[in-house]
Amino acid sequence: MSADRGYHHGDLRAELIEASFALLAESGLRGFSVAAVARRLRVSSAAPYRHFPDRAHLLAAVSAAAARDLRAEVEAAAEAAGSDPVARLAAVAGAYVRYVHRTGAGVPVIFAPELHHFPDDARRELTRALMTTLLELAAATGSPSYQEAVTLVEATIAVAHGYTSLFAEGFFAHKSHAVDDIADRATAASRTLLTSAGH
Amino acid sequence: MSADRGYHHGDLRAELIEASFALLAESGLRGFSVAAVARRLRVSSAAPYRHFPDRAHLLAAVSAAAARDLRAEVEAAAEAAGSDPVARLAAVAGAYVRYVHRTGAGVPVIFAPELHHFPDDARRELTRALMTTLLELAAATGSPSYQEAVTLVEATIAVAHGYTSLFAEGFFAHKSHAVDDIADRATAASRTLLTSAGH
DNA sequence: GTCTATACTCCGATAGAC
DNA sequence: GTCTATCGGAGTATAGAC
Repeated sequence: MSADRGYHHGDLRAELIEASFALLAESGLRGFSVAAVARRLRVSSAAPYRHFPDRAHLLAAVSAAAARDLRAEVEAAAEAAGSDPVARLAAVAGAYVRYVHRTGAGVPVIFAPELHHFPDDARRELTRALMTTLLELAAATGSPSYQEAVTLVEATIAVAHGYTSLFAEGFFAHKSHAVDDIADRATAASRTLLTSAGH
Repeated sequence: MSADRGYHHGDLRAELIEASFALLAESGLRGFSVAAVARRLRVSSAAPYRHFPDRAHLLAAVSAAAARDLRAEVEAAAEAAGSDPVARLAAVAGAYVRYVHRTGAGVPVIFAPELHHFPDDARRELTRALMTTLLELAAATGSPSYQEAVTLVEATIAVAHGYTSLFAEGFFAHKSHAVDDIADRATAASRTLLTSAGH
């Protein structure tokens, strides 16, 4: 990159997305605002609107990046879990807990209702790819039907999201648990559910 | 009660708490505001401040009422589940899903971090009673230690909260599931986890 | 492409009339 | 005990200078 041109950034658009993740990780969706993201980057509150027409478009870009990155981490966790299909799907729960703790971008961001009817083909494709990856991991456990694979994915994400959400809420605070403890508990719970499902 | 005195209410304080639940059920903590509660009751935005000094005190009153009511519903669900200790604790998950769907007041409200250092003895006592009830149901499954009972309660609430939260988020929208379906799935998942815990 | 300045809305909270 | 009116703060978004 070339030298400084006053206060200007090299790629404010990318930095806005990055700073959005940092803000979400610290304050959750509740604390997210375009103004706060701008403040964090030391740019004016108007600057983001040169790159995103409104708040929803910025959130959509964050959602797309999160779907892409979470899918990559889920696949890596499944690889690291070995060849047992149940262990591979259960590893998704641990990956979810760690990813959301680090980035603040879980289901409520990636599949935010306010983005459901949002015409963004790139994002749609990335969220679809994430779901496809999850469904393939579920199908590999021996689910006889598509509907059953969906149910297994929902159970896995529900457990992971439950632990993540309570952790972020401070519900486990007394013993000052670390993320990795929570991720392991989510993984173990998920494995138990999947094992008893008969696969 | 006597006849109308202009626009006045018989018991605005109680109605504010009731309306807060309705608002939380519809819009979540995200959409909760003192102004919105006042609007819902057709009173001025200043009226609530005659009964609660600030927003936190209103939320604390909601938290206390929710802890009291959820505890009652949890106990009723455990009774209805019969005498098997695992079934009784698993029934907590279903009761949680139904209660939070109806009232919007789950862990994020009852144990809201912003109320953690709040000097309200009545509320403290009610949240403590709720936790005691849950721990007793967990201990009855044969947990040898207090710490293990805590872990079982956390697992049960995590599963219930995960399903509830994803349901509220619209994650299950495709098949337009009913609350009772989700409550049953949370109960079944909880029972599986508790069964495999060896009790 | 970023700035300053501004308009609008919503919320929390207070003052003072009735 | 509720009202009207108002202030201050934060957020979304736009206009216009540079």
